[in-house]
Amino acid sequence: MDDETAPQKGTVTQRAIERIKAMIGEGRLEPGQRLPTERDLAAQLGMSRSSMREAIRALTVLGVLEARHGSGIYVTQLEAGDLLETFGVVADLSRGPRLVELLEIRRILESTATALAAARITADQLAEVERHLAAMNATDDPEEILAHDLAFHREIAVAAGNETMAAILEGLSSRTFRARVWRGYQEEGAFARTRREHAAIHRALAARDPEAARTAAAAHVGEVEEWLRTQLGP
Amino acid sequence: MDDETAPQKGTVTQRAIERIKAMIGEGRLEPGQRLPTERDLAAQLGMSRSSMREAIRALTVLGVLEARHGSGIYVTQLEAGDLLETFGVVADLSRGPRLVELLEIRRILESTATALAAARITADQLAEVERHLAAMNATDDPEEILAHDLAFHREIAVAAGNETMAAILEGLSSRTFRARVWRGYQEEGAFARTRREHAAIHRALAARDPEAARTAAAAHVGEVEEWLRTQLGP
DNA sequence: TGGCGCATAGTGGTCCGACCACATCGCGGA
DNA sequence: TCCGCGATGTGGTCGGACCACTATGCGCCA
Repeated sequence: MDDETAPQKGTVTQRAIERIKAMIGEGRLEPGQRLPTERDLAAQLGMSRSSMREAIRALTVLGVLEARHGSGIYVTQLEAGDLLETFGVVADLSRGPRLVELLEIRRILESTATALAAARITADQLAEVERHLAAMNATDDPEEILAHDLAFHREIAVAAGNETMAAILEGLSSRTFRARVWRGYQEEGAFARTRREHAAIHRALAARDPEAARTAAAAHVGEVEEWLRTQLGP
Repeated sequence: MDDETAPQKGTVTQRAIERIKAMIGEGRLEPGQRLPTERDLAAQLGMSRSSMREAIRALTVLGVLEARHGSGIYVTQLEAGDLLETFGVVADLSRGPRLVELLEIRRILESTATALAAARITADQLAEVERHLAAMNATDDPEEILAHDLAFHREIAVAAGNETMAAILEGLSSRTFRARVWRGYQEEGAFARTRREHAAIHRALAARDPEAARTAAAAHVGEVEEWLRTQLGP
């Protein structure tokens, strides 16, 4: 009573992916809910366990499902972070001109997010931002700097109140992406400039000045963007 | 001579995914290139064909690989459109407050893209925009209107010169997403307003006025955003 | 001689059955 | 009462078989 309308479109696995996505879209599967076993699911949709496993794997990498060995398959919370994890793949596999495009997008979103954060950030969140700022200036270990740099911007994005935007920015700042771009940038002695820019962003946040925050954030990303552009240009 | 560093981390399939991604990242696999057969790949990485197939399926849905039945497996062109196709999944599975967040992101990106387009659009591209605008106003079929609406904005995004941004906006305007949101919006007699807003956007493009274009686009998306916000609010 | 069509080999797609690794729960003993 | 260990069920892996489709090239026909 469930598969009679077999449209035969595409591969069996592809159909299974669509079916499961549809079940979630229609609300028949709630976030966090456990699915039937692979064997049962395969039987219900009239296909082999192998094909069903491929479908499940596909939805797993998309951040829609989560498979726990020995326990079962569960729908994720379907939050922005879950679904946009794959965004990092784009950043990782991009190069050349597309890296500049990604930085351009980050500049647009980051400047807006920082402006919003200036208007909405709480005292606690601001304290957290300051903590990462201080930690960043207190060490010379590039790895640690990078980690706090990431956390610094993530805290701001969260304070902007748009989790989806924060997740996208997170993807645009994936470790491998930043490592690839930042390495060359920082080697040119840009540490001092980066610290100055971070300080300017923090100042604007503390002053609750959205326009200053927007400008500072745009300049911060724009610096790297311009540097990368010249690297690729001639 | 190729798998001795087996770190045993995670599942076999997961390792295969990382390996293939790494091969592409390191340039050992070029866009458009054909991969070895599933059987060979599995043998090279010392795993079963089943596990390798899951890895390939995963990379296929991510838009990194493309499998052609009877022919072979190929690396995609790795262009923004290929990799960001999965962005539509986010839009499809989101609901409630996250829909507003997505529209907010679209407003930010779309307004910037429209402003850039105003400065860069060519005569041919502008003519194409006008064609879709006219077609949109010449019919009452909601499906056709939606199609030309999509094409209208896509043409503008392309004219902005950032393919990655165009691909993201494409995902944020996926058919099912717009159908879900637009339906209710248009039922409230918003057709006239939408036409007015589209006309304003076109006017700003024709006048090569980036600021007017930014404002018009932001207002256009913002209208829907506000409507959706009130729908969810009380 | 030239082109067409079919046989064939090779590829991804699907299915099956078996076994392994891990998580969970319940029963029995201390 | 509580702890521990084994039974059970789950996802993870494997190997092989067969199907569906493509591409290639050979041989036949015009």
